Amino acid sequence: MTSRIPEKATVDGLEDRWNAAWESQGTYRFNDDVTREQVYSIDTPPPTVSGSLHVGHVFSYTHTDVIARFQRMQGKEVFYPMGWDDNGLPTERRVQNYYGVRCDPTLAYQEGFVPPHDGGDGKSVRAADQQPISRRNFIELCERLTEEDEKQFEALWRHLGVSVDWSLTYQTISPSSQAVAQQAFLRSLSRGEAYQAEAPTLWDVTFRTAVAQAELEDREQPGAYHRLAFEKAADAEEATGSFDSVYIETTRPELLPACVALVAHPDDERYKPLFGKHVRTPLFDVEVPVLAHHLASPDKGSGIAMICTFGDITDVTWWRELQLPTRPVMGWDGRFVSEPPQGLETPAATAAYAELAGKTVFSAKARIIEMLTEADLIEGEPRKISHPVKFFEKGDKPLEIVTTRQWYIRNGGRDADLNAELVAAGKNVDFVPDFMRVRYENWVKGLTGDWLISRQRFFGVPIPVWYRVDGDGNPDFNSPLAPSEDMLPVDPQADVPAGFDESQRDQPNGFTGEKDIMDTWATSSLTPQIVCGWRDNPELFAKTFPMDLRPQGQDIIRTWLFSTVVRSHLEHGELPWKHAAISGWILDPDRKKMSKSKGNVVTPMGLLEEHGSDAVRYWAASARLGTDAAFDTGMMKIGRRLAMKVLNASKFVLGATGISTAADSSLEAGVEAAAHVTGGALRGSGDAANDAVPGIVTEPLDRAMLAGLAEVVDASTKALTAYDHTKALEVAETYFWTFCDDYLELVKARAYDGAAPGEAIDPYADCSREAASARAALTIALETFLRLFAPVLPFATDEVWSWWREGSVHRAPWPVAEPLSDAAGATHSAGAPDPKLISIAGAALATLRKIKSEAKVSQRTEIASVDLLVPAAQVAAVNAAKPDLMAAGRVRAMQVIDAVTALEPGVDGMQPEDGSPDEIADTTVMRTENAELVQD
RNA sequence: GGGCCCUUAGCUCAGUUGGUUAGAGCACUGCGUUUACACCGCAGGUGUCAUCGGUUCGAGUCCGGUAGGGCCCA
Repeated sequence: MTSRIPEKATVDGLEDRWNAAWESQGTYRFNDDVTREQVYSIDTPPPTVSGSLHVGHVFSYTHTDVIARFQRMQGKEVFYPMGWDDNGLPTERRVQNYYGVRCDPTLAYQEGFVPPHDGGDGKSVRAADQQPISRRNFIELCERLTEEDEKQFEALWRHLGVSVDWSLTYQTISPSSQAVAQQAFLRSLSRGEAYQAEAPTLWDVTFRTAVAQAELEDREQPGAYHRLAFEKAADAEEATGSFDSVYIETTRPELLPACVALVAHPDDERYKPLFGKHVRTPLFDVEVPVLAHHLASPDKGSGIAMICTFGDITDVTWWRELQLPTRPVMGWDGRFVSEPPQGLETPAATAAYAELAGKTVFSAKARIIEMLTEADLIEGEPRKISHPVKFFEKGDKPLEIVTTRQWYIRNGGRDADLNAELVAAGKNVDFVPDFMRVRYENWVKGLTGDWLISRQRFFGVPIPVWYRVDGDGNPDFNSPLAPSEDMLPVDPQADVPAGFDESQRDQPNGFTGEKDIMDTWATSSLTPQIVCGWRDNPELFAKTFPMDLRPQGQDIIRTWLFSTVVRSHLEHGELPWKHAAISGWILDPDRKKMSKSKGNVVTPMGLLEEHGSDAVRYWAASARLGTDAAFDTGMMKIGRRLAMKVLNASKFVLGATGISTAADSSLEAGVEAAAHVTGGALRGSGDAANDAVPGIVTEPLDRAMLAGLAEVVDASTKALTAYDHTKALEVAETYFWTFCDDYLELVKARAYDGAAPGEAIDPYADCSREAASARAALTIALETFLRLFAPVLPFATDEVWSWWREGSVHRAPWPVAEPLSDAAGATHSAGAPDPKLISIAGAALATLRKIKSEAKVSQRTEIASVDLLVPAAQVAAVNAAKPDLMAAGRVRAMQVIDAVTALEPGVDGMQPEDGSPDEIADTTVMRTENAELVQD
């Protein structure tokens, strides 16, 4: 018969074994046969599968998993799904590179299409070399690749030991998610929260799509001020009495043909006489007004700026507030449109514009500088500067602004009442840590417009509307045709609105489908509705929504967190969850944020395989929520050592108590032996010391250890309840090392009860009362420690649990203090147990060890006799542990002496050799005198 | 420019409502293979709490200024 408890313990290989066991036993399966009060539901971030995983994911998902495991052990039925965010630009980009294709919606579907590349070498395929394919072919490739990516991701999460219910997995692009996103959109449409508008829109010319405010970032870019001369019109000459040109300085001279006005600050004396008068644009000879506006900065450039259609968002503000005309020049592809804007009338102007038409911003700028220089309309050399420029966070060209029809959802950006409601909603979210709320409030209060949700892309949830086409072939955007909710999901490009048939598509008096899709966030803002079954499972929804926890990174408070609050507020009038746990960043050893672009990322799977999942989890769990953490393999080594210690200490406890002897033959025998050793506690139920027969733990040291453990359980529980997993781990870990280094050593000999080395102990054989006390205490403590460590070290703890306890530790109840206090004999006739006895005995043991350490001999060396000088207040405690101390220190004879009394001459039997008094002795610290080691 | 967080031992970090002589782990040094563990054990040294000022009987902790680092928003 093979032994069930390994001869030599190892943490290697536990991941595969236990993941298989948890899967087959359904350990983390959500049981919906419960009430809302019994459920703890988690709104897990769906990672972008086409992105790469990094240690930051491992870090933050571990935080969530620790909470999930704690709540599960607290008796909650944990609703913990995982999702994949697969729609959107990142997937499209990856598909383009991976397969060497790009989407051209004008092409027809090709049956059995084989892409030109498969996987490739990971390098980008140049846009020009990408094969154009139909929208449907493109989406099929997106789906094929995300399916592959999802497998990789799932393998990693499983290896890490994330306790999600894998039967609840969802994709943001799946038909059911699309239906939820479309239904929420349609309801917002009917309530007037979703609307479309023709408006200046931030536009990424690479991806040819609109982007939202939340997706912007400022990047510092080199630029140059060019000083251009505007000739005065007659009214301006008259007003100033001067024929001198007006000079403006601009970083975007190429937008000169789009100029509609000049603007200066109302208080700027230099330009006051010009306000309301006119100037003429150089080259294009368009008469434009000079206006005043407070946003014009007197110290920027020459203090007067040109307003264009549209150079930046300030131009949009000026255009709106000063009610200016438009002169659009920028095409959706980032090139100048072929026709000059209105107002350019002279032959010279149209000829000048023809030089720019079709050019990119970059070459148009170069050309117009040449033309201005030739015409002597530019003064001096360009003045180089560095300035912030708006980019799409995923883009690599500066954003342009074009006027397009787009869909919006109200988010408080243009409505003070809604804004106030959303700020108030944020106050009711329990942010962990609390200061993260400020990020939310800053963002909400700083919104400048509604949420732009339409994207001119392909792989995403279609905006589910059609438009009537009039007799002239023009779509009527004012009254969109919506599907009924039971038709969802729909694809307006493939499906037909009620009352029409396919032959009427894009025909006069027919209909046309909306081509745009929704932004990714418009779907992922609905993850609570998706996972909780809002659309199709009202019973589940009632049991899981509002959810308990939203874990996420601080970088997406403005996007994911806020947009989820918006959707839930609009649809349900309540918060989507109670708590928001915000994880910090991972910093590399140079204190820089780890990111792919900096090339300092570490492959997570490699990390898990090298150190072990429990070890990596330990590192992650050692960092508090909201606090940045250093990437620290040293911490992983400590975690690995802790996991090893759990295995080895368990082996000792089970061996010394004799439970191993029984457990080696069968689990049932082990469980029964544990029940016997603990005097009836620890039957099969996993109920700690619940049924402990009072009185079996009799020795002061054992009682003190359990009393201390009860305090640790309280502290750990309190910390985890407050989402402070770091504190919980720390108190358990610290006490566990004391348990191993001091308590185990002190009771070792007593627990063995004279058994010979290597002898299998019979748990049922008669033993001394002192041994029985130690064995019961050891067993109860071990079982408690395993449960305390289970959330952080799920693999090592379940491994040990399986040796001698039934079921999984992850379904065992979280320990509580009371049974431990009872087992410690809180009402014992000898008085309440004193947890301090453990640290006092530990200090005494260290004092004895020090004798041998300083003598440079083995700790096994016997001490023939020694005087132990102890602070008065600790004498009783040391005496209580004296037999254990003598055994652990291998002391044959020991006198315990009050350290103060010892100062009196003669008491310790020795006079100081130099005749000086003993006043240097510190009576608050233990020390030894007259130690005699046994030679050999 | 506005906001948030951080600065404690060589490193990574604790330090609760202000209260003894500011702690832990790692690293380092020395010793040791003991019926759990060499992926080990034992023993040992380690500080201008960034800085300046204020409140207080008392400040790592509270208040203000300064410097440095990180992040978010303009």
